[in-house]
Amino acid sequence: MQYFLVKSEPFKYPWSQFEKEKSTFWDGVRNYQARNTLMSMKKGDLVLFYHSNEGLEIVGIAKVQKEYYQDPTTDDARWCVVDLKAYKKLKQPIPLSTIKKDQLLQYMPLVKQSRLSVMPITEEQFMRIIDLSETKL
DNA sequence: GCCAACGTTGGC
DNA sequence: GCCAACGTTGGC
Repeated sequence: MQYFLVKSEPFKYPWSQFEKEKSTFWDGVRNYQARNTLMSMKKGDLVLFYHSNEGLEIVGIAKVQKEYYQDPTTDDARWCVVDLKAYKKLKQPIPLSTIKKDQLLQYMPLVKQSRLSVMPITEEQFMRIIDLSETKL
């Protein structure tokens, strides 16, 4: 089992819409590092859903439903998407300010690599967030 | 609006 | 292959 974090601007695609649609293909990744991370996702892996720009907090958990395939929004063979399905909303969202203060979480790429929209995180980091959010998996 | 932290482009 | 200049994201 691997763990990841993806960012979305609520303006474009908020968690509430994701929950309503139940699942979505995660498109728009145009960065090699993020693309490579997408390609390493396996079915069943858990993915944290972060709201950037507005909200600035981790709001929910998604599950990888389908592994990577050609991005249907472009003919460019370099880019791909994965299917994510909404798994669980966090009982308490985890704000960036908390992440920055936390001994474990401050080392997530989220904090320093602002341009990265898809990133791997460790099991310890994932579990810490679940813990802090008082959510049951 | 500013700045940090990248990624990208292109000249050499 | 190096590096300067520029572009982008996103927090503040």
